[in-house]
Amino acid sequence: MLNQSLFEDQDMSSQLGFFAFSSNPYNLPFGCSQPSLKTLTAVAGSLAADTQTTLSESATQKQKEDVTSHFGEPPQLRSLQRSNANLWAWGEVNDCMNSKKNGGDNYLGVATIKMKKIKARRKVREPRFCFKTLSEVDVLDDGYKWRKYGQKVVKNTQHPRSYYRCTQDNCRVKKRVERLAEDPRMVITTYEGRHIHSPSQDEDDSQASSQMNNFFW
DNA sequence: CGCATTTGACCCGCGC
DNA sequence: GCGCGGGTCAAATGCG
Repeated sequence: MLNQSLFEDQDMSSQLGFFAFSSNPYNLPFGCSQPSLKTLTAVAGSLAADTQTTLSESATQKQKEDVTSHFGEPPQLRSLQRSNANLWAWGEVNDCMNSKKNGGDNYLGVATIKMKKIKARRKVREPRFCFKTLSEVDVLDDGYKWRKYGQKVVKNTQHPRSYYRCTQDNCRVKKRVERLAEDPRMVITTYEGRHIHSPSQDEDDSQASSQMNNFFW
């Protein structure tokens, strides 16, 4: 059932695993009891870098060469971890949090504060896991409660990408949900960050679900 | 009425 | 420097 997985280990500051459940009849990478936990554990033992990006026709030759060099043949999955987006650095966060404008930055208007918050937020890289699942529904029940905060049409795809945030206070875990351009039956779910709490207790969590959640977070 | 979702605007990083 | 594309915000809207 687990027939594809792609990893790239370029930046230990962030982690991303890419799992493909292309024939998973149970849909749920977290909640289902059927996927082989051993297999998942083995796969997830690897570390990968940064953002998962769909390699579209518009991808640069360099990107395609990178993929080819890393995975031998051009991957059917056509997804990769783009390392050049890994410029997020704690140093930049510090720069944002401190005043980097010498003189004249004593005044912090609302807009300025907001800007700094946004920039600081964007600079922080959280561990990421990416799942590919065969599912008719976009949002997979992983035991946590999510609030949608955005939707975006991604270039070269006919399906919009949805952005969700964990509804738990102080939990900054986010996830992106999109459908594979090449196969709309496939749902790609990317989790970013780690939950600081247990899954919602009012969900019907199976034992496997708990195991999976403990394993990932 | 409160909470979740939608959606257009905005910001930032990156490539050219 | 500029334009593009991805990610986020927040007001408007929907829904129970």
